[in-house]
Formats: sequence, structure tokens, C-alpha cells
Amino acid sequence: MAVTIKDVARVSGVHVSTVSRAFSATHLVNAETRARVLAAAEELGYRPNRAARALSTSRTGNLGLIVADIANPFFPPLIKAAQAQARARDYHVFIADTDEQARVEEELIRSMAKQVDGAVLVAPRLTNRVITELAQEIPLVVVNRRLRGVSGVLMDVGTGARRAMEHLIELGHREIAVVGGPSRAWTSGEIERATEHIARDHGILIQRVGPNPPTEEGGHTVADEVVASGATAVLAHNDLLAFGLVQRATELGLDVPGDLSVIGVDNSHVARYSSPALTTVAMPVAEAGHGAVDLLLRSVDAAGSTGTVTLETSLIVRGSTAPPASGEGLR
Amino acid sequence: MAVTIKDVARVSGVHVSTVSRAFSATHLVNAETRARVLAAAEELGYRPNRAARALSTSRTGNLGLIVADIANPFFPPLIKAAQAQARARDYHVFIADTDEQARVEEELIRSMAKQVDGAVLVAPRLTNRVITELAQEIPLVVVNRRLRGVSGVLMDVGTGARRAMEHLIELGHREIAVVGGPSRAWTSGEIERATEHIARDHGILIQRVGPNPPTEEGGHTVADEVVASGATAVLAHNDLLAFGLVQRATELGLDVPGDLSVIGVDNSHVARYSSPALTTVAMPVAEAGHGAVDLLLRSVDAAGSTGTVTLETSLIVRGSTAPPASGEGLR
DNA sequence: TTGAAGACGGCAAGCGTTTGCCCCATGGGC
DNA sequence: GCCCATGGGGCAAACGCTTGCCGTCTTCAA
Repeated sequence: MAVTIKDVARVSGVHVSTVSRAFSATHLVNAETRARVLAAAEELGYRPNRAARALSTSRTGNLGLIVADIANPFFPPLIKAAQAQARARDYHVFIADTDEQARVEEELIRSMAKQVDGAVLVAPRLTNRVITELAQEIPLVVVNRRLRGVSGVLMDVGTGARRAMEHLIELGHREIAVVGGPSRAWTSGEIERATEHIARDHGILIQRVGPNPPTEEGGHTVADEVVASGATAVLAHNDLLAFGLVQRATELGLDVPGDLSVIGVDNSHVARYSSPALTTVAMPVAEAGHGAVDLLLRSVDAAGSTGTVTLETSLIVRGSTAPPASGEGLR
Repeated sequence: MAVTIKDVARVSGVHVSTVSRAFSATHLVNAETRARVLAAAEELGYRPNRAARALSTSRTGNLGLIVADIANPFFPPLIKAAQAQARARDYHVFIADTDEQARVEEELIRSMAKQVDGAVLVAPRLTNRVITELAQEIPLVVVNRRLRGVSGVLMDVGTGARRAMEHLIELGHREIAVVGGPSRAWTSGEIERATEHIARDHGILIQRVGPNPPTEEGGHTVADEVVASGATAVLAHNDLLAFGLVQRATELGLDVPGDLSVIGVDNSHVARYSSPALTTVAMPVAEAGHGAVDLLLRSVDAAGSTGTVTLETSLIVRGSTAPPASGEGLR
């Protein structure tokens, strides 16, 4: 049916092993012979069968990419970048969506393990223990999780959160709500720690709200609590949450940023599209996707090598932050 | 290294073929034996090697999903739904991004062909001829393209466009700009045809602008032309284009919807997040992803069977449309 | 008691590649 | 003129699984 190495061998008058070498070990075959083989392959439209190759080399040429929610605007640019980089290295990528469930995440990795040379886990919800365990079985790189012995690319959201807080403090806010995301997310911890420090250093009051699902609905449900807290500003775990919050706050008759300043995280397009455009901590998402694939491929080639790269974030000030309404927010 | 069928056979004291059958042809093996095999497999942590299976069955258990631009908010919900449905049927999905380039699209399909049982092409930019050709080599289902002999799921954007136009006409608009998308997109033709009819039936004037890339930037660059055309309302090829248009129009000092009504297509989250929230034609994206996979799997199982399903669209009226400024727009 | 029909499961070939091993020719050094 | 090193390329096993074929054991009817 499909054209195989055997057909190419027949047509070019050499043994299959020569055909194979013509493709994968070019220096082992005479240039002239190789040309003949390549010509025959071209003519027949031969494409190597990756499954067969995988079977004998135990290298699949595939990568897995596991994300919590494809529809969350944080992920697509990362997926896109990862896929592009993989393609540049002649790898194909499997995508899987865990629906934010740790159980699914683990199952997905396990079911994928045999068919990929490695996987990148983006913002996993799994426990460190399980991830470390899995990394034993298959090369893994984790985005936004710091783990000993496992490669990772980290976006320095702590510094971003610090900048965000400083921005609010400069504007005059003294009572700030910090709306948490999923409890298992590494970024949640980072933000918590950074805001903690800042609060201590500047002697301001922090209201912690959460954990919450990182969605617009999450923002809706958390809004009342935030408003009731008396905070004049809020730093939300991501743009979606921030956006939901703004929506609900507006419904409640508050003006953003007049009555309530809101900062998101991600700089997803939501932040730009919404109104007011959200002040947000920009995450280097594309770089992360690109870097994760690089890192992964490196540890696929040199088994056991791990590395960590940290990417910078930055604060993007837009229209959702302003000084607090006069008098308010100062005790 | 990895545990294979052979290990399971040894441990459970049967032949490998029995192990194989215990998994894939359960009725051919005694229940008791099967239980023993399964227990051994469980104990050893056995996972079938899909590559090996693929080699002997020429079924990979993989699907390809090819989209123009993962970062375009139209796609992620579709990808998510497709992936979920594939997973439910125990398939894995390869994702690939063509960057809107037909050439890349073709190459991607070809390079994927050997490793998947079929592929879904979402809003392809390829010519009909090439697609039909490719469908010869590998089961294909095409989303938003009508093609004889190739399975497809179509979103009835024509009707949606008609509704949109009627909505504008009812509001009193008499001169409407229709901003086209990529020339190769099937939806472009559908919208053109529908708007054509409507215009004729109602005796209104249509200004066609485009084709344009379906992006925010596309909206920016096209805005001047639209404004200059004297139209009081515009139907854009998608939300992104509509959003870019609104942005630029606002910069030019126009009020949307006061001075210019704008309608998008897709009902991507951009439409909800932007301000004013966009009136838009809702595309049943998730259903399409789900349906495409179903259709594809059907034609994988029953080679040669093709089908077409058409999904309904609907108009969602939000804040970007209003009656034209008094007097204007009437000749 | 015998024979036939199932049920069960072993055997081995085959899927398309890769790769270690080995053979053959060629050419250069002595 | 002989030997050996070397390059080129054939041979066949192996990767892990499926599946057609066939032998063995039960079971049941005649």
C-alpha cells in the first residue's frame, strides 16, 4: 500500500539498509549512491514511517504538551510558540487538556509517555512528588513550577507582583486585596510570598481572597468578598479573574479604576481588549513555550541533563489602576 | 527497559499472543486467564506500545488537528472540544499551526499523514483541489469548507451574516461596509453571497473592503477605508478584525456605536471582553470540534464514508450596534 | 464409545526501520 | 607483488505487537 523503504531499495537497486543509511547516516554511504536513493525516494513519494522508526530506535520524534485549559487565553500563545519550535526541530506535538484536574493530568502523561520523547507540563496542578516521580520515567520540563532535579522554565511572577504592588502603593493604596488562583499553582505561592514581603516593608494591609479557579466566573464569585473587604485595589491571580472581578464590580455600581483599582496577571489579550484595559503583569509566554521545548529537547538528547531558566516579567500599566478615591483607603 | 507484552506473558504464564488478545480481543480468551493477565499487567505497570501496535495494525490511534493560528481566539475552544472528544475515544491529537500559510498547511498534513489515522483541517487556506487530493491519501474532515467527497462540518455563517445585516437594516442603516477576511476562507465567500442577497432584497448599498488578514492589525489598517466609505455600519469577517476596527475608529474620534455600528463574527471572548461588547455572529465552535472528531472517527472506521454536518449560528446583539446618527446613512 | 464442534491459546510471520557485523573491492605502503 | 586498512554496502536480527493458522482439550449428541 504505502511506499516503504523496500520499494525505494528496489527502485534504486540497493539494499534497504543502504536506503535507511542514505537518510539517517548520510556519511556512511557514497554520495552518488545516496543521490540515486534520494531520487528514487522522491519519485515514489517515500516518507519514512515514524512508528517503525520509533520501534527500532525508541525515539518517537513526538513531544507532549499538557496544559490545564486550552481555552484559557494564557495558554494559546505558549502552545503556538512551543509547536513552532518543535516543528523547527522536526518534532510533532501532542496536545492535551487536563480541565484543571490533577488526576487527568497524571493519567494523560502516563498514557502519553510511551509515544513521546518527552513532555512539557505547563502550570501543572500535580503535587511535586508526583511530578518528580513522573520525571523519572520520561523527560519532563515544567513551566512555572520549581522542582529539584526537573527542568523548568519559570516566569518571575514574584517580581512582577512586587512591581504591581509598588505601583498601587505609589498611587496611594494602603489596603489591597490579593485574589489567589488555584492552590496548586506555583505562581500562587510566588505571588503570595512577594505580596507578603511588600506588605511588611510598606506597612500596608493585605486581604487574601481565595483560592479561586482562574476563570472569569471565579472573578464574579469573588467580587463581593473583595468589595466587602474595604480594599481600594486588587491584584488578581490572572487577567480572567481580574476581568470577571471588574465586570461584577461594575454591576455593583463601582467604577474601575475610580473606586477600585484592578491588576491582572498574564497580559493575555483579555487585558488589552477589556475596558478599561487592564493593568497587568506581562508573562513571557511565547518565550516560555519556545524555551521549554529547547530545554526538553536538550534533555532528550543528553539524558539526565536538567536545567532551569527564569524569564522576566514586567508590569504593564493601563487603564484599570488609579489613585484611590480621596480619603478612602487611608485609615 | 520498559515493560512489554513479553514480560506480562512470562509473569502470567501464558503466551504473548494471549496477552495481546486479553487486551484487544477479550472475547477470545477465557475470563479467568484474562484476569490473570490483567493482574500481571497491572502489577508490572504494563502499557501497550502504540508505535508497535501501529506498525502491525496500521492504526495509530492518533489524530491530526490543523489550524491556521492557535493564538486566534476562534480556535482554542474548537481545539479543546476536539481534543476532549478524541480523548474520550482513546485517541491522541497532534496539533499544528500553519501560520495562515497554505504551503505550510500542505506540508504539515503530508508530514503527519503517516502517523495519524486522520486529520481535521480547520478553516483551511488550501485550494479545493489540493484538499481533495489529500483526502485521497488520508481520512480528512474539513471544518468550514464545502467539498464534494470530503467530510465536513460547516457553520452556517451565511445565515448568521444575513441576520446581522437584517439587524443593521432594522436599526436604520442603509450603507454598510462588509470587511472581508482571507480570500481562501470559505466563510468569506458565504458572507459575501449572503450580504449580496440581502443588499439586493433591501436595496441597500454595500461597500466591500478586503480581503484582509483576520487579525486586530487587519482591523487597524482597514479602518480608514471603512470610515472614508461613508458607511454607517460594518460587518467584519471576524471579531478580531471588528475589534481592531473599533479601536482605530475610536482613535479617529468616532463613537461606536454612535457614529459607526460594528458587528463581528465568531463570538470569541474578544467580543465579550471588548468595550463596547461586540454584537457578533456566534459560531458553534465547540460543537464543530466535537463533531469533526466524531465524523473523522466514523470515516476512519468505515473507510470511504463521508458526511457533512451543518451547524447553526446565531446573532448575539450587544453594545456595538445602534441606529445611525440621525439623517446620516439615508441618502 | 465415538466423532464433531467449539473454546482456548500457542506458534510464527509480518509490520517498516535501524544497526552491528561482516564481506568485498580498492588502493596505498612496504 | 603482497598485505592491510578502509570505505561501501549487504545481511539479518531486533524493536513490540497483532493475527491467521492450527493443535489440544472439552463437551455433547448420536
